[in-house]
Amino acid sequence: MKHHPIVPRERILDTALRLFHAQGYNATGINQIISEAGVAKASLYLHFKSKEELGIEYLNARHDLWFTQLRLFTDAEKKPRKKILAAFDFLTHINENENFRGCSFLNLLSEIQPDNFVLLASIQTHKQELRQFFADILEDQKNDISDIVYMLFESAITESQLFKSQWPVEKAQQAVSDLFKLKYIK
Amino acid sequence: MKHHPIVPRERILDTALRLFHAQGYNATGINQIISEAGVAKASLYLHFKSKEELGIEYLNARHDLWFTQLRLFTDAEKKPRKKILAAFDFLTHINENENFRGCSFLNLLSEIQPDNFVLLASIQTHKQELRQFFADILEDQKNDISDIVYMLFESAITESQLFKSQWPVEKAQQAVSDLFKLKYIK
DNA sequence: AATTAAACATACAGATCAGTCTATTTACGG
DNA sequence: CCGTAAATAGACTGATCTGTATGTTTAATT
Repeated sequence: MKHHPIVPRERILDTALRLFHAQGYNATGINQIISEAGVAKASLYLHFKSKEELGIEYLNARHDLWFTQLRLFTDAEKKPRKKILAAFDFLTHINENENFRGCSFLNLLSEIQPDNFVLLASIQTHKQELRQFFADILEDQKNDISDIVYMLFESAITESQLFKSQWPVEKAQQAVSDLFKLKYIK
Repeated sequence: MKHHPIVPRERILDTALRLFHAQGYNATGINQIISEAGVAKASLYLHFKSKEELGIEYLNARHDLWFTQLRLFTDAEKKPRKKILAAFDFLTHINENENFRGCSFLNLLSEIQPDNFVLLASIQTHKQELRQFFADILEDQKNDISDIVYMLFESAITESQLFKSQWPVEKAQQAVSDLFKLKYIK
């Protein structure tokens, strides 16, 4: 268990990333994290002052990872229409890779208490950025179809998680495609 | 604390309904439920064999309550178009009444483990019924716009919970309204 | 080689969790 | 009025939780 390739802090964060997403935040204990990360408990509290701080760092890391992967799909396209449709292909991809576990942020939203403004703000910021991502691609000024795209996109994630199936992604993607035809979006 | 108006079993279920929805399933302990229900612990385990069984009954009760309230809005309308739009008014209503706590079923979905097929099935059945509810109103045979409505409806609930705002309901309702105009749905 | 800090193992505290058990009291139907 | 079942209070088990404290070992730098 000695001579790990990466430093303890990253091992903790990587493990937390995996476990929080796979099992949920409350269902994942500190002891399981340090055990699977191969790290002492004191080391965890050396790098993170509490479980909640680890939760915040988890969201930050997940945010970066998620958007990086998303852009791998969308940057490959030039036309706005194709960029958006590629975003839905990305959903199909993570559903396969992560066994329909849905959105880390929305999952955590369901677990936090109404008075936890810190984590709520972090979740809201992530989703606001996604909203803006669609708005930027579609250069939304007059029409507000980017929020429709956003909402269908969000629904595709959640409903895939619920039904453990890709059909919501396909339906949403098709609906967006139809909408673009209608609005003459290239 | 004696001479309660309703029997212990209902007091437990009512309290669980309120607390599970407000705080989440895992965050709500048995002790809090019996305390607020004014019931002995042995009484709880007399009527429910475990917390999970209480969880199942919670979903059942919530299902009935939710659809009953929904139909209060939709049954008041005759035209399919107006029925659907009234369903979104219902969302605005529960957002106000329940402080943007979102959907009980999707919230629980985020908390359960992937191997919990019992609770997953219960959640899926509820949502399948909602899907069918829209399909029946729109008499979906050829076109499949009812699933688009369903997905926008779902998104409206979740995004309202996330942003603690009614804007997602309004946007989704407007989008559905536009879609109906386009497809000549009365 | 000595210093320093990071990482280690592990025990412990204090709280809370679901669930069981014992024993007593209440309420109701025959 | 008596017997039965429901409901009560509350102690208790054993597990788990987050977080702290103690002391040792490792590793890198000067």
